[in-house]
Amino acid sequence: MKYTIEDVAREAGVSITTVSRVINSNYPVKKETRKKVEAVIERLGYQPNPLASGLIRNRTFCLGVLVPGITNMFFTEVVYGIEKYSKNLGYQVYLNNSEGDAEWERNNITKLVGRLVDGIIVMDPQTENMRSGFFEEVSKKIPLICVNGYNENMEVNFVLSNEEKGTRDAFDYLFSLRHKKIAFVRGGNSYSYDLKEKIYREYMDVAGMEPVILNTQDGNSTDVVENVAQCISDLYNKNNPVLRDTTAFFTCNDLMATGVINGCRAIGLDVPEDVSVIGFDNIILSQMTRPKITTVDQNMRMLGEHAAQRIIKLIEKKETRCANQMIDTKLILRESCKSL
Amino acid sequence: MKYTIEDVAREAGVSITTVSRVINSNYPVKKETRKKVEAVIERLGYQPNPLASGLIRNRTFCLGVLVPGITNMFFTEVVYGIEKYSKNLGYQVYLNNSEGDAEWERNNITKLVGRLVDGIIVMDPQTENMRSGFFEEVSKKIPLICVNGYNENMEVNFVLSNEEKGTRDAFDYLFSLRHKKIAFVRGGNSYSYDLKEKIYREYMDVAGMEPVILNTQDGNSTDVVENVAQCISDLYNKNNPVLRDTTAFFTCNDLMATGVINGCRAIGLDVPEDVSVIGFDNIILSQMTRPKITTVDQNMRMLGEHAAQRIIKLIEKKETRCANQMIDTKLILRESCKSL
DNA sequence: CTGAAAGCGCTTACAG
DNA sequence: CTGAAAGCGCTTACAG
Repeated sequence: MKYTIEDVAREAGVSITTVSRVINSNYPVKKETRKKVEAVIERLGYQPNPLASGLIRNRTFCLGVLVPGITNMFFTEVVYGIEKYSKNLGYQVYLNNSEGDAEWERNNITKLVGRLVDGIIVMDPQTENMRSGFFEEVSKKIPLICVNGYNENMEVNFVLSNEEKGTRDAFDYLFSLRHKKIAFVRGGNSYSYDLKEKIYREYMDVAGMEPVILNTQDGNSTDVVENVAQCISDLYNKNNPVLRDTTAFFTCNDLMATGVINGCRAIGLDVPEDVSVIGFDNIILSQMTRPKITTVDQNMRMLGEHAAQRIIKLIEKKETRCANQMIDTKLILRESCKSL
Repeated sequence: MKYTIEDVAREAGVSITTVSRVINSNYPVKKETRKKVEAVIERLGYQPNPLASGLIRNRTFCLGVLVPGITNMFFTEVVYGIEKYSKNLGYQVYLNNSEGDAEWERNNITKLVGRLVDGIIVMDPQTENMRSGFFEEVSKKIPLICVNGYNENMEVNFVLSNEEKGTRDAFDYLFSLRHKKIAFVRGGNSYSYDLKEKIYREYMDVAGMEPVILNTQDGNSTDVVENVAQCISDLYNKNNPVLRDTTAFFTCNDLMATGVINGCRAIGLDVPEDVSVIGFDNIILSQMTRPKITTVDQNMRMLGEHAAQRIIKLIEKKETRCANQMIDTKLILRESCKSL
């Protein structure tokens, strides 16, 4: 910027110390003096240099946000919540995309720390980095929050949506529609896939059914839609006996649900007439497919807002206690499931 | 961060000047000295404080990016391209969301300038701010690029996709399918809507048809899907004579196309059997609807990459010449259009 | 309530 | 090839 604090001080006939006090209102300043200084600031359009103040205060009013895939609507919605909340409190966000790669995730975070952001929010942290203690290491230097990737042994702050309850709601619903032969569709390494699978196995166990699990590796990119569709139609075409009995699919996210619907369509199966599909997340896409997808709403924006609120608390109150926060999920009934 | 340049200098037994030279390799340093210093940097895990160097150099290696709606897949894809390109060159991005509000857009940009980002990319700039000369003002202080919002009288850098050609391709295609009674669906204030409407009117003129224009204000949010659907079914239900003749819709983006499809479906019209729909953008959604949407690909990622490349050139070469850059569009044939 | 001075962690002429 | 010193624009004890 053009003007410095010195210009303002000169114009106002005071010391730079006083100007600083007017700007930050952290010390008493006589009313008239304040007025005078404020007038000059206004007239000059002076903006304090954040680098200079940041250098001294060790404060940048910046938040680092990491997502594993920016084109995925799920994360976009969460980021929306984060941005909305933090903007009002004067924070700006650095958005970084790890593309679901553990090394990139580490690199990005290290850079963010180097840039002296005030805090970091990591969405869907890579399991590898959780296990290695990387996040705990970072947490010692700087406030950090993991969103949707819980590990109870970690000394890290978590903000989570209640995926367990959401998953149970989904299975209870499928069972209430008399479905028992349910296939499970998941992606690669992630806490939330593992959690859902655990619950699925539990339900299958109780029902005395054999689990049928499809694992598509790349779960966070929109490519997954195509992959799952392909996989489904391949399996049916091969006359896979297990799948042929399947009356319903539980998918770990709505992208996968869309894939299942497309795959079924490709081989002439109608959803929900021939087979039911239930998704997870409630991204905007789930309302636009045909049929519209019955799914579990993760309340992404609220998830983002909570994460932002939390990290700012950590930053400002120096609240260092590690704790978890849980956001409720909600079953959304639409068109992709039907009673047997 | 823990260590400073002084720690490194002490450990290595050299001056901080030398350490600085090793880090920036902008002056000759004896090989052995360099090795020694590098070893210490490595051992300490030293990272230079970017605030301190930024303060002196007036350089932050940060890019500000403004979008009118982060949940819109179109912008997400462009941001992906920007991020991908700029990350490799050592720049990080500040993402800001103006929510399509002109005042927010100005506020955000002012803040970004105050934060001393090295350059700013504004996507779909608000017409109001283009007219008022705001962008030209900012351009004098800092490199700035407007993506998809051209105004030939402005002394500003533009990166654009060739929406004109894309629009003509779409209409040519519809005409080749014998459609003439085409309705046009657009959003509020935006250069690209205006451009497309102009071309639409031209085609209608040549064909001797009366233009039929639906204007849904909020064109950049996913809400537009619902709004357009509602609008369509309302119009048909009111037996609007003009719309009843319509055999095809040209929509300014894929969200609107989805809205038209949903609206038609609600009133029992089949796409493409009863009516054809052509979209614009080729967002991921257009492949997931049923029918899949025939649309004009804007090559969003490339758009983003070009914008990033351009802004970095402006920053690094101090290339101040104002110029426009055009990205090709491409007609994507899918399922939502049918010959009469 | 106000100011002079030290200092945040770096870079860059200047001198050798 | 290397170092001492000034300075980037601010904040914060310290002194009054």
